[in-house]
Amino acid sequence: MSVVDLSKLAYPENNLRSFLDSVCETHELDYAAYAGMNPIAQSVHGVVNYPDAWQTRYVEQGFQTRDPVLTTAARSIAPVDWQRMRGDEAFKTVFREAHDFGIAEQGLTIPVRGPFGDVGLFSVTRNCSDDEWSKLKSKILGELQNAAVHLHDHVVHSHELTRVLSHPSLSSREVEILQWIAAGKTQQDVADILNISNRTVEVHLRSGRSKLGALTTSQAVGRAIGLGLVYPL
Amino acid sequence: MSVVDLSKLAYPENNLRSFLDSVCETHELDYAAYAGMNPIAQSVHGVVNYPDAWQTRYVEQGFQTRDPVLTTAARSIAPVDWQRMRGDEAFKTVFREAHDFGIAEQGLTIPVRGPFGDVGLFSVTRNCSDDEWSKLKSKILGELQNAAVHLHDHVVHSHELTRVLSHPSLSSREVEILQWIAAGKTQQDVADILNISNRTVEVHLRSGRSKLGALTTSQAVGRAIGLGLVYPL
DNA sequence: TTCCCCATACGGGATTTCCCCAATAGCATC
DNA sequence: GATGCTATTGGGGAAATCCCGTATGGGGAA
Repeated sequence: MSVVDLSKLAYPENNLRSFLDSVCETHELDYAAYAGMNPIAQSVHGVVNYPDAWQTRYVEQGFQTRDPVLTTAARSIAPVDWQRMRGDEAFKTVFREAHDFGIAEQGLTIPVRGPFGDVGLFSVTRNCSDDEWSKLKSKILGELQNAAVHLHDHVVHSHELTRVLSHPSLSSREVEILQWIAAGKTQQDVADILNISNRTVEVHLRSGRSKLGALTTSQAVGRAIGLGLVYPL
Repeated sequence: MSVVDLSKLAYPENNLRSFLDSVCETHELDYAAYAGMNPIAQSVHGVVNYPDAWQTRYVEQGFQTRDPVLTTAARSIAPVDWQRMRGDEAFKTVFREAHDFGIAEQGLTIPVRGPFGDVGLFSVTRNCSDDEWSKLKSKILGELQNAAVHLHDHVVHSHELTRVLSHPSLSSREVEILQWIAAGKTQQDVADILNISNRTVEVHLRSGRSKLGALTTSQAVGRAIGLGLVYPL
């Protein structure tokens, strides 16, 4: 899982770091972070406005792969308030260190998902009492949701050109046949259904595997599902 | 794709229809609608507070399968303002009819996605000028985002018990081996990796297929991904 | 003790998939 | 016309998967 620091990329009109800064300023937050995950590309894209020293420490410790905040939020529909995780040992481990860098335990992470399995995790943090946090949160949660959605949308669409260039373009026949395979049909079944030869089915599957970068048809099914090209049935 | 009307199910503590009504009342909207899609179950769950006559007409015309608002929002990360779609012929077709039932063209649809491919589409509509709509929207969008997320979360978790009861329980070995298969390894590869015989790999795959109700291993991979048991790699 | 699930393994053989090669035809674009 | 993509089809054969049955042993619950 490679980590790509988005703040290092050139975005002439927009600067994600300053977006995070403005969210913090508007809502009186300490820090904000965005992590975008693309399960197919196995990459994590991130931009944060945390202290540099904490960023370095975080990556050194490999927290991005075992931060319970990220793993929990990645499985959640609704925002995850960090308070929920105070009993978690891994959370304690991360925040024992984070404290030394001035990062508070008071925060929340908002997951946003796109149609191709991509996930954006937008986190904000503020050093304050539980009472203050509760009040602040209910006041700004809607705006944070909004910010999270648009940030993730922006990141995904900023990569759209790259995605189009790297996004496999399966022909409609290839997709159709993969869908039948995902539904449990054999190649001969699919040939019968579509009134073509099973040799033709084989050709389309091979082409589809190649475009998806899959070694086996099972892997191709998985990747196509991850890309939203076909559905599990 | 079966259509399940959630307002007809018994929810003693919560009533989704009154949730929609309260959102409309709070934000001075005319109507609200929620449509949840579960690709595994191939079902659409919906609850609306539109006039009954329009609901009947909508289903009669089969609009749920070709409403451009739904199809566009299902592909979007960010909320979709219906203004964007006024040039679309299918949109015009739907709203030519909707007008007769008092449904305005001024509205938006918010997509929310869960970790298992589920999608919730939350729509609201208000009969007003473009100016008024623009003002109202920017004022309430955050709260609507919030409402959308929690509504979808609620629906998904209301079905959680059912899901647990029907959720296949794969052994850790079965999951592990399916993950390797999803990663493109052959059975022999997996046997080498795990230092077991390929006959054992075969046994676990067969068991896994049986539990997942899959006819082929490719289908099992797909279903396991859909259930969040393994990931596309 | 019995039962169930899990993990491990095998026999024998049928079926299916996949590899690598070949080909034609239609359509769109430059 | 040349090129690229799509859809269609086939030969020959190796590799892999799958079917249906068998077995042992460990651990946990009733």
